[in-house]
Amino acid sequence: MGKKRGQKYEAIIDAAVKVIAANGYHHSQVSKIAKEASVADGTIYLYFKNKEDILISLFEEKMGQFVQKSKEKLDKEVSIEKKLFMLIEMHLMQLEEDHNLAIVTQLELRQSNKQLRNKINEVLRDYLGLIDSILVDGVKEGVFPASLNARFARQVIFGAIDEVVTNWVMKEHKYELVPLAKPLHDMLLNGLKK
Amino acid sequence: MGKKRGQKYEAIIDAAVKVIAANGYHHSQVSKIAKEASVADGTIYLYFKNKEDILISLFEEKMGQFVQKSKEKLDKEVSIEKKLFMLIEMHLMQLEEDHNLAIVTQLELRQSNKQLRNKINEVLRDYLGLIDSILVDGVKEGVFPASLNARFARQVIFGAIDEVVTNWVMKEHKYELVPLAKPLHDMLLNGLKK
Amino acid sequence: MGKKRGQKYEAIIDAAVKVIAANGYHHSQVSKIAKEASVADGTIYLYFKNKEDILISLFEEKMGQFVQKSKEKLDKEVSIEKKLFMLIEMHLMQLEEDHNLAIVTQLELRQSNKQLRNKINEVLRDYLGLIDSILVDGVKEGVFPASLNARFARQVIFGAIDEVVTNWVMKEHKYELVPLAKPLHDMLLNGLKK
Amino acid sequence: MGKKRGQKYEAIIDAAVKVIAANGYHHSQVSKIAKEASVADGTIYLYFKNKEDILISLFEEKMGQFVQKSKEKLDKEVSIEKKLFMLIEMHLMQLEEDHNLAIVTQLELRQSNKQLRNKINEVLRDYLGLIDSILVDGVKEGVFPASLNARFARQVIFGAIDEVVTNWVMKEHKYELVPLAKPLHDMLLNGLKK
DNA sequence: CATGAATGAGTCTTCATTCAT
DNA sequence: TATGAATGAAGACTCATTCAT
Repeated sequence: MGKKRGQKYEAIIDAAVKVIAANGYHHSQVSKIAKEASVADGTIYLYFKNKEDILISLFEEKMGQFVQKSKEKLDKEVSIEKKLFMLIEMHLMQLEEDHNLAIVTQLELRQSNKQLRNKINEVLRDYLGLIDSILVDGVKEGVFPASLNARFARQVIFGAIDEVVTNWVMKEHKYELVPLAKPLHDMLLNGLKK
Repeated sequence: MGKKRGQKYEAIIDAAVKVIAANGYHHSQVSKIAKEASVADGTIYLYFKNKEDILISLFEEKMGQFVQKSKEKLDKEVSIEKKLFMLIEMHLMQLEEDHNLAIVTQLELRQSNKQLRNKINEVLRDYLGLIDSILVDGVKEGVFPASLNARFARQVIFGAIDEVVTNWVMKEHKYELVPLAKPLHDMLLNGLKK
Repeated sequence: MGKKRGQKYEAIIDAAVKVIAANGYHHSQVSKIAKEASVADGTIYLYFKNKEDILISLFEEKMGQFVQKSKEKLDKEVSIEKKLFMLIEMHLMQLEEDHNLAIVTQLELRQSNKQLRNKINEVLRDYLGLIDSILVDGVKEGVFPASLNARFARQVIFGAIDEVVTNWVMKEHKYELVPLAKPLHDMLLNGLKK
Repeated sequence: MGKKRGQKYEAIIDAAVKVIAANGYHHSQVSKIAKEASVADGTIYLYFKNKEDILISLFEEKMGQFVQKSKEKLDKEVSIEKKLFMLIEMHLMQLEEDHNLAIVTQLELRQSNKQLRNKINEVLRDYLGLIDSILVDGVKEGVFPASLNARFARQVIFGAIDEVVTNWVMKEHKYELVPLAKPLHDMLLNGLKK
């Protein structure tokens, strides 16, 4: 497996996002993904160990970009409050920009066995670390109380954002997502402060 | 289908929870559930339309009890703040009481197709309505600002609680869940109040 | 697996012999065997663990009968010489009676991996034991010299008979096999006696 | 196809023997043989028509040398008895010298379809002719009775030697093979004479 | 001559569901 | 109601072979 890189690799990942978003993971046969990517079935296996590996790689690839972009944005901000806002907005923005990806991350990717779920959590760790760092810095700077349990607060933040996105996906993207960044930020910041 | 009622009906539901928690959704064959319930494979189909129907019924049954118990508790409280606390605590308590059920609701039940997921959301609506009513009453009583978007706030609340429970399940119930009710309540109430 | 017994079990074994003899092991798809046996593909797996297990079971079943019949015949003889003749004749006779089985045992069954081959040798052990007992008795009775290495002699005997049968199969049963019992017996007995 | 000759041709044959002996025929993919031979997969097809052709060529090549060497040895002998002994000893010796080749000829090469088996028999014909000539000469010289059926006797001889070698391979070469030449010779010569 | 990325036909096995008893 | 033997559709994966470079 010459994994990672190569336009075929990218093509298969993109095809997978499209096919899985449209049909759901369990109705996304490897042959369907191959067809969408305009490669032979067997070619898939030159780039991925098995079907599950497509899913993992997809998540790694997309989540990597996701975290990268978020980081870049955050680095330009100094205020903790704005950093938190930026994080929320970027989260909503990036998923709103790619409806298919949103469907896959919010719905289809959860349809997985314990093993895959652990893999996903591993990948997710980077992003959660990003939230943590904001919280820790916030405590240092006195924006959040010293008593704040960062790990716990991070769960609340992530859970809230995630649920808002999931609802948006479930409602079939009927409304705009990014404008929800402000009320989300208000509520979370308020909840954390004092 | 003589659906609903009959001890075999209950036995199959309980067997399903046990088997799915132990083996994961995709390794929980109908025959395995039948064996655990001490009935023949075919008997399953006298009580359930198909395999998916077991899942839906399981969720209806357990969620029905869940909501019922929560309602009863909440009715005994008058203060909005305490109602919200009660809701959170009951949520955590009931899932902590039944580890298998927690695994099924937090992890395995999400491994489903769009159709089943819609069914689940239908069932969930009752519970979300419970949260809504607290929020609406809170606005009326002036505990929450009139500007509060109940639907949105409910997503934040549910998302936060849900994520906390999911984390607990993923960490294999290594710590106690109910004590997290207080910090959760503090944070959420704070976030809502303003 | 309710293995062993049941007319379906027998039907599948017999179908397998027929299909494998006609098409060769590697072109005998499970579905082809199922069709020949007039059962569904899945039914095969109620009686056999996997495709290879059909082959093993086939050999166990047929070889069991083969050895059983040979034993019964041998028990009726007292003279060592005649016992050896009976063994050879029965060997040739039983395979001549069932051309398909002969093809399978002489050709197709050898197309197997080390693991299966060991299984086959296990099954074969009974038959080789039969040869051994004749040789040991022969030494006791003074028909064969005390210096006779039974294990070695058995290999020579089995190898000779086996090769004669294989040649007959390769020549597509163009001539009669049983008449070869006498010259085979002459040669082997002569070779052993000294 | 520039078949026959070229060091790559030899390298591929030798790689095939090694790989097949180590992994068994069915786990010896063309790519594995190519790797072992340090050539590209496609290069195989410059020297061999297809995978099966590797096997046939392997057998032709090795068997050719085998027969050649045996012939040379036999030509130095005049006595029929010694010729038979030489043949047996050379057979055992050459296979004992190359364990991998022995595995391939005794076990893996039998895992083939009818077509390939016929090809192999064709190649084998030369060797069987060698045995025949000893028998025919033996009859002429009066060492064997005029009634001897050479074709039949050859099967017995070949079957006996072959089985002895196969047993040795199956027992994973735990004992020495060449010393069995004498008892084999004794037994076979005795059986033929009279 | 040599390469090796790409192809795609081919098949074993699982398991939800049925139905004769 | 209850049984469980039987069904058969469906799909991931392998690997011999090709061909553009």
